[in-house]
Amino acid sequence: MREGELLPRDFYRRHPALVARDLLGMELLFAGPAGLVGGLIVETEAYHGRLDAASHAYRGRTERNAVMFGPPGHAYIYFTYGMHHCLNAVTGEEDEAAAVLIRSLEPSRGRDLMQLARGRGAAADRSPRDLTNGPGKLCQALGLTREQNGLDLTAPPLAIARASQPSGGAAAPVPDSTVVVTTRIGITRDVALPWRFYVRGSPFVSVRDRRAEAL
DNA sequence: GACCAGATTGTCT
DNA sequence: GACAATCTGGTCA
Repeated sequence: MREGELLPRDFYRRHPALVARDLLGMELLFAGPAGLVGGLIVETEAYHGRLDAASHAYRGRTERNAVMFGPPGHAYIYFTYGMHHCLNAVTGEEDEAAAVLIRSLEPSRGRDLMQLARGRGAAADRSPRDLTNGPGKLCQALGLTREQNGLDLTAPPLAIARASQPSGGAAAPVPDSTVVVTTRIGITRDVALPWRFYVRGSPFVSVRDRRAEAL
């Protein structure tokens, strides 16, 4: 993890929709107990704190969502549906309680470790795209739990960096023409807001929206 | 491919 | 007591 490439705190100190869009193509890295794992971010969703009925922070601060009310650039990891964890990056100004849910990754580091973490079960032949194409799946693959809740994303062991090309240089940002903007998934309030972003054509996206892609 | 039911427990009302 | 920013495995086409 080369620290010079890590995204600075000011990157996160913006509207969650802007951060969500700009996180596409960035590399999420976690130096866990088993080794370094990570992937390129290909799908995100923005949640705008107290202004957004779909946000965990809509009804104010609780023990669970406390990290959202802290400074930007930290990881908010919560447990849901009795079995899944989800990873967010806190954005905006402190106390704004905005966040970006990381929904899908394209595995880039430690594929074997992620394969192990995801387990086999009936899917002994689990394809690479099944490893991290969903918020619960990517947390399981990376080994993220509430233990990592609150970690600073601008420094190891859990961080987001500008992706580098295999040759070593910085990868080009994802152009607007390659970004699909659509509505969020799995929520029941404020469902119409166009705050989900994903990389057009990526097989690692959890759910495609053909109608939005046609626009 | 689309759709559906069931799993399972922390959190909040 | 209800619900949840989900996933899996099943059915049917």
